[in-house]
Amino acid sequence: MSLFKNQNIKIYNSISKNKEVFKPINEGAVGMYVCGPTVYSNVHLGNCRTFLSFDLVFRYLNHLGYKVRYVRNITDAGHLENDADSGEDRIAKKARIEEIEPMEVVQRYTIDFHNTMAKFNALPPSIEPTATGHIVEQIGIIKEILKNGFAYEKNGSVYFDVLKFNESHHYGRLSGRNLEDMVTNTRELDGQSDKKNPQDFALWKKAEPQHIMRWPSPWSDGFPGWHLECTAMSTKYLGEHFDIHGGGMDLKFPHHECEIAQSEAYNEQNPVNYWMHANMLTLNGQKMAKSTGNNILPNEIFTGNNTILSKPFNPTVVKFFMYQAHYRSILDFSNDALEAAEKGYNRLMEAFNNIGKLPIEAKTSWNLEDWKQSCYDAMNDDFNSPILIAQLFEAAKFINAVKDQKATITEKDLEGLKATLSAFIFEVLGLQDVDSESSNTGKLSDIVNLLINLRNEARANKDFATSDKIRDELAAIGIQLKDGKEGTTFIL
RNA sequence: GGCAUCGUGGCCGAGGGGCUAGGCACCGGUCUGCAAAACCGUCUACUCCGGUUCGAAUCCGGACGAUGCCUCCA
Repeated sequence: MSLFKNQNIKIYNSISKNKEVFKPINEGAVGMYVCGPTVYSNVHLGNCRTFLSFDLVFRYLNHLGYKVRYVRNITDAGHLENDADSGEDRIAKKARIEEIEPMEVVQRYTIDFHNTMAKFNALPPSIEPTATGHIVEQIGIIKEILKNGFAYEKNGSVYFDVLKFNESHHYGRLSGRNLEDMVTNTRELDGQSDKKNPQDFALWKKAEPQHIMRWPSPWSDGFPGWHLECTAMSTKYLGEHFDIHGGGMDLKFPHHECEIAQSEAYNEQNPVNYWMHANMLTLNGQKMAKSTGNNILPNEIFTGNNTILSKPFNPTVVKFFMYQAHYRSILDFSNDALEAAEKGYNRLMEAFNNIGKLPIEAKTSWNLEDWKQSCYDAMNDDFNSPILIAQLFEAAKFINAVKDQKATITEKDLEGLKATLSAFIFEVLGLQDVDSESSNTGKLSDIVNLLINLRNEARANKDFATSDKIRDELAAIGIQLKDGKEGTTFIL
């Protein structure tokens, strides 16, 4: 029997602002769409947080036995830099700067994005469609919206008529905005726009002569509006009405609001049951954003090549750090917080690796079933990874107690404990055991072990001058010796 | 200016009317030739001012502050 039959998930639905019991449209199956990156530069850490948040959702749903179709797009069509008609396509701009073809930019940064997510051990989505691969579908939707009277054409561009739409529908439902307020608060643009109202948004834009990325359409040679691609691709792969739509908090308005409007204007369907928004990662208290330069690249963290951190950090440690905060909370990135996370992570992994060394007894002095359910409870409560991690530390404490013979466990429970821990640490959180992979291999390891043996001989002879010299000089190179009951180990 | 979200101990972060997570640091202890590492223990906090309540960090109102969105952004 699938686990999901016993575990009831609650999801915070951005549109109702409440936690709601999750009930998929089709029992046992989940359709999830997440807005992916615009591939015009290296993916930054803030982007990664959002995708890691939804990776957790994907992994947990999978763990529970749901059949999940997870669609995450790549925005490669390029969109205007500002709202004025003369704005330049960002991908084209980047291409001009780097003197390469626009699709070369797209290719380069798509690869970077995939590499980075792989380092974080994020699962690839089930389908990863591109905007440029769905121009036909987007044109099809525009035609329908025009036919339904919620869009108008002007000078080869097509705009969504927000005021008209709002007469019969509710524009602003998701973001809690009121169209009348928006109209009164909007400052006038320079009057260059073809739009009837500043709130209207483009479904299709006629391309200026210098614009490289362009496709033919009934209205002009041009390119689709940004909001449209998600409507087209989510509809194509998940249907007109699907379960979960996710994205960064910054996409709530206008992007997701416009998606809802487009879907309703297209087919009178509320497209999404559960809207999920992952909160921002801040750096120095400010949102990380490519456009402002306030960002740090994942690779700069992994290599240590940056001005913010004192040392390199492994991707899995960065991920663990992120999961110690709830996805709906703003999280501030700092050296101190990362170092604290790294130590905690090491403690957890060490406890996990000690499971095999535990003594077996006739009784278990701990309620394993309650603990296990508390892990599920944490995740069921809107994917509360910080509480899950707290529960994992409870298990670590218990493991250490058994090791010190202050608690006991049976063979059967030991297996159960290991299976549950393994499921949550590796399967659900998607963490990796980096320590056991890296340090104990190769010639370096042999050399260090040789020195360890020499030191231990010196210690046995009470030649502490020599033994301390070996220890201290290794430490100066960056190799730390750890004396334990079962001998001496080292970490780099 | 409008719309949101948030303000928790030295730091990071959960929780969300009485049962008061977790991690890191500090301090104390076990271990050690001494250390380090590891493990154990300790540390009781919710911006301010009113209100509701037997009881508020938690609910309501206000003030102050922070952040996000209102233009492309995860």
